[in-house]
Amino acid sequence: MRIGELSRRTGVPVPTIKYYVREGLLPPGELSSPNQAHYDEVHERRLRLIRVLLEVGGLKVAAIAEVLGAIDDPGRPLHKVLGAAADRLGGQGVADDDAETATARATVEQLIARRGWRTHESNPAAEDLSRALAAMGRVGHGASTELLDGYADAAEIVARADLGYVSRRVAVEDLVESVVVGTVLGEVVFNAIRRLAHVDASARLYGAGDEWEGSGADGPGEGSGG
Amino acid sequence: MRIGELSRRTGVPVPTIKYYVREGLLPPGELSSPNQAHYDEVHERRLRLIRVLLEVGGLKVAAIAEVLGAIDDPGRPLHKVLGAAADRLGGQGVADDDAETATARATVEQLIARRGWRTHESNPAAEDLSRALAAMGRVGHGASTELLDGYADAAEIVARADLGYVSRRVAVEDLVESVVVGTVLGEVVFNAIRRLAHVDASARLYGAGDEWEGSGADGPGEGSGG
DNA sequence: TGGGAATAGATAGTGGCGCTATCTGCTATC
DNA sequence: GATAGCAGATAGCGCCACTATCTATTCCCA
Repeated sequence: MRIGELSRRTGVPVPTIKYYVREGLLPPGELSSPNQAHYDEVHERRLRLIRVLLEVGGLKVAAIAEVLGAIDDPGRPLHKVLGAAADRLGGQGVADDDAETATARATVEQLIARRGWRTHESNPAAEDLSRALAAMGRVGHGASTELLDGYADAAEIVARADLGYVSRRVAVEDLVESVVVGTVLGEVVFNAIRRLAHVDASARLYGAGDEWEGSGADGPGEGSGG
Repeated sequence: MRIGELSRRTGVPVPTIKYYVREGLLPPGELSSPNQAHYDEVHERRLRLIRVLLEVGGLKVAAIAEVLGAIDDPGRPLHKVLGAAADRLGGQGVADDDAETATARATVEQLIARRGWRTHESNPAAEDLSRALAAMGRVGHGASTELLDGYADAAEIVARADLGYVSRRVAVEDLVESVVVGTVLGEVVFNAIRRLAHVDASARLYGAGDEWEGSGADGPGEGSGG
C-alpha cells in the first residue's frame, strides 16, 4: 500500500507518519522509484503500536524509538528494553542526595531483603522507588512498612499474572513486544483497576456510596461548595 | 520569611515561585507593603507538595492547581479531587467508538460485576480502563480474563493497604492531602515495586539471573547475540 | 542617611516536544 | 495530458513549564 492508505487505515495523518519515519520509530517504506514507497501490514501494525505506546502508555517519542529499536534487535537484553520504557520517573530528575533519599534507599534495601527478591540494586526501578519514597517523606506523608509490604504482596500477584500472560503467548517472534505492551499498558490498566478498587474499598469501609469523603463533605448532592 | 528564603529552603527559583503564585498553585504571600510579602511554613509545605506532584507524580501544573484548590475546599467531594489527579490517561484522548472499545467496555462491566465492586460506570477510572484495554486489543495483545482477575486481586490488596495508611492518619486536616499524596505517589511507588517484582518473578521462573530474556535468548552469558 | 540588595508585579522570551504546513520535483492513474 | 498523490526537506505552530527583564519600591546595614 502507499502512505495514503496507511494513513487512512490507522487514522494517523500522512505528515505524522513521515515524522515517525524521520525519528526512527517506523522503518521507511520500500522504494520502488525515487518518490514512491510501499508499506505493508508490518508498517501498519508498528504504527498502531507507536500510537498506543504514545497515547495510552504515555511514552515519549524518543523512548518509543529506543523501545522499538530494542524490539527489533533480538540480541538485546530485555531489561534494557524495559529500562527505556520506564520513562515516567526514569531519567528526568537527578536524585538529590539529602537525608530523605538516604533513608529511602535503606528502606528499599530492607524491602528487597525482606521479600527475598532476586534483584541487584543496579535495577533502575530500585532507584525510582527510592526517589518516590523520598518524595513522600519530604512532604510529610512517608510510607509505612505496612503499606510497602501490602504493595509488595500485590506486586507479586501482578508479576505472576503478567508472567502467565506472557508465557501463554508462545509465538516467540511476539515475545518481546508482548512483554513491552504488557509492562507499559499493563501499568496503565492496573492503575485504573486500582482506582476502581479504591472506590469499592472506601464504600465498604465508610458506608457512603461515594469515594473517600474528605473532611466536612456535605454529601453526594453537590452542596454549597462548587 | 521573604521569597528569597522560601526559595533557598525549597530549592525552587524565585521566578518559578512567582509563576506558581500566578497560576494559582501557591497562595500569595501576605503583603506588608506594596512590594513586600511574607511567607510562612504553610507556603513552604505547599511548595514542596507542588514540586513532588510535578516531578514525581507527573501531574501537569493545571491539574495541580485543581487538586490543590480542592484540597483547600473541604466541601468538595473527594472523587473530584482525584479526578483532577487522574491526569495520566484522563482527558487527553477522546475515546474512538470502534469495536475494540465496545468490547473493552463490556469487559470492564463484567469485571466490576464479577468482583462485586460498588462503583457506577460514571467512574472515570472505568472509562480509562476501557480505553487501555481497547488499546491492548488494537495492537493484538488483548488482556485475558485471568490477567484482569490477577490485577483485580492485587488491586484489592493495594486498596486495603491504602485505606489502612490513610485511616492511620486521623488528623482530619491532613486527610485529603494524604489521600492525594497516597493516590498519586502511591501509584508511582507501586509501579516501581511492580517492576522490581517482575525481575524477581522472571528470575524464579526462568532461572536466569537476568530479566525475561527475549526471543532467541541464548542464556545469561550474552552469547552471539541471536 | 546613603546605597546596594532584595522585592512585587507585569510582560515577554525560551527550549523542548509532538506534530503540521509548505515547497520542490517527481510519479501513478485515469 | 491533466490531476492527484508522493518522497524528502525545511520551517513553523501550539502547548507547557519555566526564565529573563524591567520598573518602582522597600529593606537593611554601614
